[in-house]
Amino acid sequence: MIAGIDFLAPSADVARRLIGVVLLVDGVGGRIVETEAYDREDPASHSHAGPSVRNASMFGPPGHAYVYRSYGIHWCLNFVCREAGHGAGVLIRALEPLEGVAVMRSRRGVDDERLLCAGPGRVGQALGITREHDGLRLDAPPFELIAPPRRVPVVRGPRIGISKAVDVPWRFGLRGSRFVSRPFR
DNA sequence: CTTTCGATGATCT
DNA sequence: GATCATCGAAAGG
Repeated sequence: MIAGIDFLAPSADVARRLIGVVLLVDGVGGRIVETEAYDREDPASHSHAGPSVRNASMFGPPGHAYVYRSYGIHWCLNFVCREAGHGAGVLIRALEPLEGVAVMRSRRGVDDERLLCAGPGRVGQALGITREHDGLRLDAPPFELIAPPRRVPVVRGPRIGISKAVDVPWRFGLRGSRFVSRPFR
């Protein structure tokens, strides 16, 4: 259990429960307001075709990070779920900035707080995520996860930016948050 | 508000 | 050679 979440659970359960959790990397970050679940049996998942060099962390132990390079430009952060070897994870898609806002502004080169962490590539840039973070455990520095004090209202819908399994409703968000990458319907 | 397109590099066929 | 769990700028309504 990390921040009250059992990472052995199916990725959709973990994705839903991560909404409202505060994520910090070296003390910088905010509240998770948008996630997406991926699984081995899921054609849209990096793990679908089995283990490879890139997705090795996804087949590692749960409660660790899986970091990949997106479109040759961005670093995207995932949390590994299920038992080691299964190949499931949750993509962190957006945060509500809380800690180290000035640092995130400077890393992003953007003023608008709303655009600091609204999207997986932006989250990676704002938190300073790189290949170095791939495979690291989430319950030790530089990572810190803090459970929300109360239950939080969650909305769900289809995932973004994929071409397979486009109707699977495995995108989760904090209801009413203005910090999501795109509105929920 | 919407759509389109280029950047950029690892991965896979 | 094609595809990509993206972003930002540009152009059009």
